[in-house]
Amino acid sequence: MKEDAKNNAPAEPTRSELEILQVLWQNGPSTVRFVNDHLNGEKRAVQYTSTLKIMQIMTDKGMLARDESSMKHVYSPVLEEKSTKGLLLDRFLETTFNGSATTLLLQLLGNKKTSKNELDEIKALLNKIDPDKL
Amino acid sequence: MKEDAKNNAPAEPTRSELEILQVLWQNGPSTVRFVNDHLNGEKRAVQYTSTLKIMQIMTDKGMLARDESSMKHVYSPVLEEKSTKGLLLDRFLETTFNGSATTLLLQLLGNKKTSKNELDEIKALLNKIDPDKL
DNA sequence: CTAAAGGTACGAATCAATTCGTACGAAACA
DNA sequence: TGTTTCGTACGAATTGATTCGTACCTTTAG
Repeated sequence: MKEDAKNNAPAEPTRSELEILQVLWQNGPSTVRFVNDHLNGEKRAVQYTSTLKIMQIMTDKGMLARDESSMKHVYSPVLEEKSTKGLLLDRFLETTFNGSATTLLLQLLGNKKTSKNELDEIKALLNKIDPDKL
Repeated sequence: MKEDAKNNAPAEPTRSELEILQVLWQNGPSTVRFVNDHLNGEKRAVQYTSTLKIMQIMTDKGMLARDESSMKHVYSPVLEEKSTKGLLLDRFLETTFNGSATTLLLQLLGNKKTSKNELDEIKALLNKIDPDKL
């Protein structure tokens, strides 16, 4: 029962996997070389073969699709950015805030790390949205 | 450099650790027995010694404090619920939404799993808060 | 006093993620 | 044509979390 890639509910990407997914979402289907360079440039030092290995595993898991027609394989995410992040948010909401979006929001607003600009942005945004639905 | 419990920045609790912390935050300082019963009742089957072990490790990590004056040790969280969850939110925001609280909020609002009631609650909440600061 | 019940400590097995070396094939190029 | 560069595959070591059995001590009931 563990041999099948496209089995059940979508697996939750790990931190490393998420890093890779972000690159692919932002830049479209890419080679390992591209992803690895990007990670090294933007994030942290990592060996080429490490990135390769993780992307291969992600493919096994059904998380990435691989175009092998050329020697340089081209990888793309199977799931959309939105749905994946939605899943992650759901899980996080559940495990950390017991499913209460309100609590999360309060924490977000009270958080010093959230910049004032960000807060103002949120408030403005909410004010735009509110009238439509209330 | 790894022997010291109270070292650096607070460590991020794992899922299991978070489960335990939630029990302690909700119920105050507790014995392993209490926490374990609670987990088995509310969450999932887990052996007593497993819970014990994790709580011991958390103590080593400086995440829990232990009162050993009685035979039944009493554990309490070292960090407040608020600060811990704030940290977790920060990390999550960073790794998943590139630090953009706005993006997270949009995802939250667009999320089907977030109930209508919850949404209304949020909007009402925001409307209350907005005028004060804008 | 003795046995059962209930504690803690701790070592070991397992499991998943991660990291990276090594092997080896294809391609580019001098 | 050779050799160097770039690619994939794959095994193995490491690390951290988790799970749980076993040992052993303390308390309590009879």
